Amino acid sequence: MITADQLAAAVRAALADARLPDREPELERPANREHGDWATNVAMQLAKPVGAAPREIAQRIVEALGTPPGVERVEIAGPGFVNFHLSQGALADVVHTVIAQGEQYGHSSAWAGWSANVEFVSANPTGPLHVGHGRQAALGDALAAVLAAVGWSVTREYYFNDAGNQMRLLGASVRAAMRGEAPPAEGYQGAYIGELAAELTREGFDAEDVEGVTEVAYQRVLARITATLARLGVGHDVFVGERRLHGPEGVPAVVEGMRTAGYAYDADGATWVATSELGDEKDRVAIKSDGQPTYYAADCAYLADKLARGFDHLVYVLGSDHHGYIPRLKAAAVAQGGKPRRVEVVMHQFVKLLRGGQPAQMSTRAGQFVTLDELIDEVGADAARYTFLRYSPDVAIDFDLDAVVRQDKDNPVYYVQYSSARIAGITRTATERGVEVGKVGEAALERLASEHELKLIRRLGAYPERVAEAAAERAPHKIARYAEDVAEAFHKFYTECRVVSDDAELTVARYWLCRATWQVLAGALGLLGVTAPERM
RNA sequence: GCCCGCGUAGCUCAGGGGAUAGAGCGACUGCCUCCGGAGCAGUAGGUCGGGGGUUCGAAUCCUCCCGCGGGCACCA
Repeated sequence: MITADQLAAAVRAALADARLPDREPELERPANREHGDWATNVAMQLAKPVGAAPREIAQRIVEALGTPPGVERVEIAGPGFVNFHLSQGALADVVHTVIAQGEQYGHSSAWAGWSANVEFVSANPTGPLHVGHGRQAALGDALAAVLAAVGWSVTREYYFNDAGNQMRLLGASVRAAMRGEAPPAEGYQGAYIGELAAELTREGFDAEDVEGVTEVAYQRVLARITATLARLGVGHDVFVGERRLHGPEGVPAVVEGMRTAGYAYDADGATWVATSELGDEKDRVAIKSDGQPTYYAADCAYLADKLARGFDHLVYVLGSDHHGYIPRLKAAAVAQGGKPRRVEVVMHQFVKLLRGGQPAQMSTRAGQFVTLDELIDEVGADAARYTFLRYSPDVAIDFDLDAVVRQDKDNPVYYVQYSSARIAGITRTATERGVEVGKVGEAALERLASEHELKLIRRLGAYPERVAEAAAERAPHKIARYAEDVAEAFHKFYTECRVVSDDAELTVARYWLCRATWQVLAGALGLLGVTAPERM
């Protein structure tokens, strides 16, 4: 399979042969198929330095270039583009490559040897996950998968608060419910509090044992959270509770370390970190004047903990409400001798939850929210995940519950999944009719020559670069959009080209094209954590 | 006030220096002797929020303005 890199190298060599200035040529996929499979704009970029018309330069490049292997023809078009049309043989080879590489197709080892810690969700165990958490769960998990696909060694991590005020409030809220009292000020009051209280009472817990109640309560809530995540297909490799950061090796040592490095100082009875010297708006308190560490201190200790575990890269998936946290997080890394670039924040906007066009509240404390479990109950895990992942992290998703429920079959996820089910149907038909498919290497793939077949093959051939792009840009939604493109090309192919026919040779060739399509769809959906069903 | 994100078809959103700006939904018109019609083909629908600027070329980059969302703790 000819790659963009190979074409770029050929063009670069042509530049030298034509005695033109050296330059790394940009290869792009033209939007219009008539403009070929790849195009480069080097001629236009060289027009000024060379002092010649773009098309004239293009002519010199093309003459020096000849016809590279796998390319059918090279042409000059428009203002000076050099367009490459791949040969049919090179395209047919895509099918072979996909089948041969199987699940590995599209993956690469570009980042092999690099390790990344991807922290996401990290909701404190004070209540059930709501819809907003669902987006982060899907995004973090898919991002981890996409990074792994290009070679990263990825650890999915969840950080939670198992100490401090929120735990106290949770315990106090459950205790109050056990005693039939109103929840404390600022306490939690969702239905789950009552359920938890009833559960603990039934199991014989003593409401007066505040510590015991708190401990069990948070563990039960956390268990419920992980169960919800599991329904979405999300599983973390490592869970870190804040408590473990407060040992002597934790916050105190880290704060002292920063002091030694000259980034921590005492003032007004508190200990501060000089984050303003490291890009933050102002300095932050680490140890309060009452001697208690702040949440930021724990964050610093946690960061130290991650660094000590040897990760090359620390990815924090955070909601946009945490964007102010980015500078102090990077500052913490530098204050501990790390590089700010090792800390990367992937920020996402929130899910605007609507019900019948009306905004729905999502306050954990007030207890009036739509839980992630309820959402999954209504639309299913696949549709929920796909809907979260279809959009750029930068846009706020308008998630109208009524609409999504009603959307049902119109949800794009079904469009993609339907193509998977159709392929499975074709496979079943082929088997039932006793088609001898043999091996892909023996198939007459050159028979795949119609417009729709070639379009589908071109889409399949673009998968590796789309995966690389999604990983580099931390943009899993590009995989979803790509899957929709493949599904579209497949549906059109399906409509125009009958697979199982009297033409045995063509049947086999198309069969393998279908299998290759399924492989790519399953791979793309797999990265998103969505199933590629055989029936639906 | 300062910081971040967004503003593209009626709605929800892709595209984020290149060649006629795309998809789904919604509207309208067609397509089931044949592997799954959750599909396909077609029609209608756009000052890419607005003004300046950079460039051979701007929806894309810079800048100012307008609008929407979020954030600016010795809270967690």
